[in-house]
Amino acid sequence: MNEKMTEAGVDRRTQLRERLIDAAQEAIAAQGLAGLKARDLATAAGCALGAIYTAFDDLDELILRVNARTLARLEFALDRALGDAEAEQALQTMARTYLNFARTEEPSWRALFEHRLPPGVATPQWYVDARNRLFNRLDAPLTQLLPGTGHVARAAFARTLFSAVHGVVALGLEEKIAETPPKLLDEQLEKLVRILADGLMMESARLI
Amino acid sequence: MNEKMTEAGVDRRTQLRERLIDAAQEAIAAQGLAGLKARDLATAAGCALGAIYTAFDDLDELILRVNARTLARLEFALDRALGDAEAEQALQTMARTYLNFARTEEPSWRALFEHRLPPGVATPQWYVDARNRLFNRLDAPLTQLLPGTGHVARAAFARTLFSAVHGVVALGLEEKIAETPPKLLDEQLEKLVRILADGLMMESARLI
DNA sequence: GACCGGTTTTGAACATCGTTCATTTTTTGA
DNA sequence: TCAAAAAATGAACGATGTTCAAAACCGGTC
Repeated sequence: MNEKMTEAGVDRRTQLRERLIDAAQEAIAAQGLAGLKARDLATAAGCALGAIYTAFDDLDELILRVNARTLARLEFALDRALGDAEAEQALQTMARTYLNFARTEEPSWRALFEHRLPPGVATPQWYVDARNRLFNRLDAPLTQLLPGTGHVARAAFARTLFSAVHGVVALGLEEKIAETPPKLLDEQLEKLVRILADGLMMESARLI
Repeated sequence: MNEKMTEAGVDRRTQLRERLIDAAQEAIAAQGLAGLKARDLATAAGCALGAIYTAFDDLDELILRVNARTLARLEFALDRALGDAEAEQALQTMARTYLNFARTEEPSWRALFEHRLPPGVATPQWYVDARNRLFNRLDAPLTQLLPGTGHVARAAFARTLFSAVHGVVALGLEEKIAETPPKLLDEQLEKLVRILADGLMMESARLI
């Protein structure tokens, strides 16, 4: 990517970046990561093929940009659904909202986890931060369910809880020949969270 | 793929298939799905580029064959580690073995979940069966922990449990900039399974 | 053992992909 | 107004998976 730039050029470049991210977002939302083609992108954004590489290093960077937007939408959905419920209810709502988001935006959501950077290339910090913000959403309910534990331990387990729910959603939506019926998946996810909440209560009872 | 074949041809074809699967397995084990290249494969198996397509429809079919072998190794690892422990211990051992397998064979294991067939193409039945055999491993311990429940409900929840553990392992091994430290991942997985086992006990206590 | 029909194998050719870079076009500033 | 700097362009490059006309091979027959 070029470094120097005149003043007017900054605006034009920013606009081009915007249009490219928009077009990429549309492509990924419709057909997933595999549907993102450089030439289609240039056509959709109304620029030349080579112009993509004046705005971004490569398609990987563009994908990360789209993924960051998807994460932002997911955060928004979680916050809106949450209100200020009780601890287990909050966990149930978040799990349910996560499943819902994955269902309604499946290709975009899947792109969050399918995409791999080339080996040796580090994920940019701004993307890591955006990802971590997700786990923080779990901190409040966990504080209720595990009053004694410190901040670090809680953060670690928040990630674990998220991963467990993600695993159920990810494999549940995988449509190998016989997809899990939607209703069954709903029930299973609720059951998992209920059992986790129960187990967490026992865990904290043990400490007293 | 061709249909008819003389008697001697069957053998030669089978041998070619074997050599190709071996070569593909090696490539995937070393460099993951992205490291599987048709031309390298032909060289490694000592055949012409086109010969690959006389043995398999396309690379997708070949990948499924390799994945089936990986599943078989995973099953073997689980069975060997299991012995006949108590219910929670059995779950702990299986989770631990799964994490271990993912660690020692990460590219092959990752290929199991990364690979996607082209849209509209159904997964062959033999592969679906191989996958489902995995979940059955959880049936025995679950029977101990949830004595009252029927076979279908147990099978469904076995899949859910597996998915939860898989989620923790998969995201835990993802090495975005700061990978989860191995020891922390060990602890978190054990904690998750302990909490699940506790929660399951409460679940079954409620039914009495 | 020379010939022929059918099988099987071959790898050059094709279509498509991300990426580059010499060239052209546009913008800038004196 | 015009030369120098910046930006945009798209043909060309090097990979990729897949195909298919041609070559090589095989088994039976005279």
